[in-house]
Amino acid sequence: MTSPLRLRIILGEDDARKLILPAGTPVSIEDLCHTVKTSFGLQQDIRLQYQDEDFGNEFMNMSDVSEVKDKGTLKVIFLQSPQEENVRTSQSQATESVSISSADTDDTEPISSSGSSPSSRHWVWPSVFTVPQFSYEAEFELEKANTACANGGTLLNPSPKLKSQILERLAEEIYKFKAYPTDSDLTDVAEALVKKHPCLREQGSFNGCYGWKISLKYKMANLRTKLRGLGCTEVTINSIKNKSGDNRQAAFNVKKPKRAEVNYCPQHPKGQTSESLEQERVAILSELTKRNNDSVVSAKMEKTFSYRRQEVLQGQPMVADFKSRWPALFTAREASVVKMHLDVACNLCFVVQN
DNA sequence: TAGGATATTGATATCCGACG
DNA sequence: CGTCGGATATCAATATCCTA
Repeated sequence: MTSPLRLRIILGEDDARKLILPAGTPVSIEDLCHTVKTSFGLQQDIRLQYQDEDFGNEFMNMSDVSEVKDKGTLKVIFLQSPQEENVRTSQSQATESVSISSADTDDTEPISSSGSSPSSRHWVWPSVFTVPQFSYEAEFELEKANTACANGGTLLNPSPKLKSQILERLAEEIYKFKAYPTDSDLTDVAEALVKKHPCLREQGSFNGCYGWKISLKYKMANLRTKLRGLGCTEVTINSIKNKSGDNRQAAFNVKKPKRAEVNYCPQHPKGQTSESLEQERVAILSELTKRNNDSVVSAKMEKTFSYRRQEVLQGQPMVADFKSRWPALFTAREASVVKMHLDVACNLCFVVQN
């Protein structure tokens, strides 16, 4: 009765993943959606489509769990636009759900699970890390070694080139979720790697992949260094040069997103710089004096979101200063926006308390 | 709350392949 | 042959987390 269900889940173009439901058919569609979301770390709400035999296996909206078949394929449809998703700090932190009318959608990044924009994150760390496809060359070599491994039990000692390719691709995948993965995150990845490619298992390592974890750690640290050099805000915020006065120590107060926090430290919108956004901030001050001008103010507030975030993360401003710089944030109409800046508020409270 | 384990950045060492 | 650059690895100094 409860034989496990094996499903193919299509998350996007060129991105299909395997999902195993040990308990068999889920109790409800909601239950299944929830499982899919947590398994693959999807932050957005989704619905599912199944392949209907009556219509040449076209994808149709699911209406009943009986449509889920072992070895069936389900397609994930994301419900919210990425713009709306961007604006929320996180679902777990927001105490009330806040609906935002998205202003201009000019620079909306298409949400595709395979090619996400480097400036924003839509995913939380998945409960099961999916090892990505490597280059054709690397996959070929691994497949050959996996076969040899299955037959004779011989492990592969990867060439520096292969190892580098593997680390590079894994780091890219990890970075989609986190710039600062924890030790256990990296253990997840290393374990997933040697599970998918048994030839990469390490002899003499207590869990068979300790070395991979260490290498991934180095890789991520070096990746951050590289991105820091390129001016990626999320990591430059933690560079020594950006630390003030007495805090000039590497490991002091490393800023990273809180649990499940999305869009923690976004890059500025395309074509915008700190200088141009500072001008926008000044413009907001004068726009505020006009009547019936809410939509203009809201649009400019949304546009300057990244700038405000950096101000808070970098400077820990005094609440009075911040309020005088961004009065629109404290008006009744923008009260909901304050919720979206929840950790802004937390930081400010912290400053006030001290 | 003390202290050991582990994490951070940034500088640097080591290795290796590409290139002239 | 030398040297340049990229990738991986190591180090120092320090902060923070975890456990007892």
